[in-house]
Amino acid sequence: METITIKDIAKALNLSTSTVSRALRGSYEINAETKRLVMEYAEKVHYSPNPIALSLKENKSKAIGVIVPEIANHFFSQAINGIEAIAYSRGYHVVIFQSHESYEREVINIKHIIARKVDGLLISLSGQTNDVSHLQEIQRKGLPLVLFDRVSDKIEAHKVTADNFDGAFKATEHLILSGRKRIAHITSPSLLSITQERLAGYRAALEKYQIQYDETLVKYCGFGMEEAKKLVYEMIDNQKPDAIFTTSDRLALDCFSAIKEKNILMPNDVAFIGFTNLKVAYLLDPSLSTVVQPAFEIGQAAAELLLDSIEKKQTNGEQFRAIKIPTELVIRNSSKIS
Amino acid sequence: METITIKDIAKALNLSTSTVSRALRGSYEINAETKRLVMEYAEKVHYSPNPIALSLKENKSKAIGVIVPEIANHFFSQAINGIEAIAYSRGYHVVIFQSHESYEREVINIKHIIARKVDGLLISLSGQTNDVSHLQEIQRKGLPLVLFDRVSDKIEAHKVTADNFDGAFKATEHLILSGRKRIAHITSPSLLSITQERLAGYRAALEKYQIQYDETLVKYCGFGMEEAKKLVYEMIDNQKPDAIFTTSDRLALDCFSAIKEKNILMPNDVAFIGFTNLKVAYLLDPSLSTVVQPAFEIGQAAAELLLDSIEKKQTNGEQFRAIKIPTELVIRNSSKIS
DNA sequence: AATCTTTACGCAATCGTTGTCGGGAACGTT
DNA sequence: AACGTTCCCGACAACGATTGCGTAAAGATT
Repeated sequence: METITIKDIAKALNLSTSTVSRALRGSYEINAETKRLVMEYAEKVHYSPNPIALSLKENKSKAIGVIVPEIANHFFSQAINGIEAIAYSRGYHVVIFQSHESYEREVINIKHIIARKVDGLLISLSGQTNDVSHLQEIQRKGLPLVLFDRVSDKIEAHKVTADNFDGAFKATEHLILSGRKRIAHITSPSLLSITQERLAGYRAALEKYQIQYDETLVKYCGFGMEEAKKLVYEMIDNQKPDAIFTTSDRLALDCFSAIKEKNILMPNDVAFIGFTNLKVAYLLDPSLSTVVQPAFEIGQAAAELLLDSIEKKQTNGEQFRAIKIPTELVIRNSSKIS
Repeated sequence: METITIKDIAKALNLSTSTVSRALRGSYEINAETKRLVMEYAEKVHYSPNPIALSLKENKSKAIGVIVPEIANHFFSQAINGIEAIAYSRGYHVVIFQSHESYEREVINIKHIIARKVDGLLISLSGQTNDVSHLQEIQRKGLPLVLFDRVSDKIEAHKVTADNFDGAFKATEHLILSGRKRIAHITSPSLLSITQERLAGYRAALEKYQIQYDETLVKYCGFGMEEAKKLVYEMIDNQKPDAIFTTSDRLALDCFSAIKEKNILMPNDVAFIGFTNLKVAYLLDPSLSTVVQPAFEIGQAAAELLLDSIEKKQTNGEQFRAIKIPTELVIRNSSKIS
């Protein structure tokens, strides 16, 4: 643990710590020769400043916190990648927390985040989160906050999302134009903003083509192991849809595999389209049509917004921004016109 | 930013900070009544200790650093998940860094890690890393270190890996027993430990069944975009393998898709088996045979080893452990007996 | 020669917390 | 009465770095 501090340099060079500090920062108050000496010595002994000491003094940590429901999820790991790219390029570190879709853990994470003195927070809400007072608490403390992907209407803050409405609209429209009439929508918990936005897009498309909205065709699905499968089975037996539009990587895969297990042919019996950004979608059998969300870009945009907000410090009169990143409809065999 | 400190409590209660500090930690030196007063007041004003101040004082941060090549990779995101599970349950935070398969970035990350005063480091080496002096530097500083998945022989440290030899052996044996003779092996850069171990397993299986090792059937593949595809094309045209065994999520998918593009039938023309833990393997067309690595468990084991090593502090006479987690062979259609 | 400026550096406080030392008060012991 | 204990608690220093303020020495000005 022989870390070199400014004090060691001072002692070695018979200077005071103030002088060393100023020399290292190139202060004009210090003699050029002294600066050279200090710099050289610091270089020689591999001095590197202690960020913790700085954090304590400045009350900031050059780190941002990120809370996501689950790391081991394509969308979030890619988003984190985007966040990380921006953060590191601007000299910040990223501390990652997972809520595991639990409201309680989200609240605990927030407490840790606050204690850790991060300079700002990026969060994508858990599937259970309804109350957002823990986030308001964050804001009350003056900590910059950006919500991404899963946002909430109940709080005023910067928000970055995919254009969920448009993505859902395009997917539904595509199914309708392929001649489908009974389009099921299997989606995430109703609390989530993404759920609501996508449902709205789905309904808007139905409306545009004057298809009656049938609420028995819409199912909300939690995060249980076999939940999706059960839903699909029931749905197919009872509502007899001719198309299924799902959301999220997890749901798309679970439903997709349930359909196959039931020996329903895609796209002939049922057209299928997901809302995912799985890289392997094109390799599935049949290849999976999907609305692609630019996860990496969402992460980048959110991180940029956060860092700007941290560095501007103009909390006064700051306008909250809502950035929507376009989604892309990729049509493959699972929804090809029959 | 109105964070409450121990000082505020002291002032409010007309005590000294030392007394408050001790009261909060329940020291026997403090009167029970005083303790109660302090505790209650602390509770009331939501006091929470400043970890940064503690870090400065104790020279430790209750955080561990993790360096992986890429977050947006199934294996690593699951491993991180395992790491995180252990770390948080033991009161540690996880700070994640990516090397993006670059040696230089790995070295820079290490510098940050050291500066950040993490209490320990978990690392999976980049595909370019040959020299490990940056890791030795870490050890020289007395910082606990655990390598996982991609390790190196050049350094003595705790290591946690999948049983790559056995996995490769089983996969190759399976192909041989299915009647394949010309088994190609497309693998990661030769520097990596996983590459060498898997190659050894592959060769051992060939040897067991007295199949001549043909080095033209073994190709090392970097991280370029089209690299894998080119390799597969050439391989099929020239070496005419009747089976292909690949490593890594990325390689498996790239090769798999290249084979499909070339209209080679799996498993009839070429049997295919990967070394991945893609959740979707069973949904591919054909469903993908694979050696599954327990990524989550590897992360857990590595984190446990690291935390033990941090907390025991018995750097003296500490034995370095090498943990191998078993792999599992999952046979699906891409390698079914023709 | 007396005064003012500039240059170049040191002292001490600060951030929040803990550990070392020390000491006053109350009590018991001879 | 003199001394030893025990119980509680406060002052102070320390962790590493920065910074406002003070100041000695040298040079410049009158």
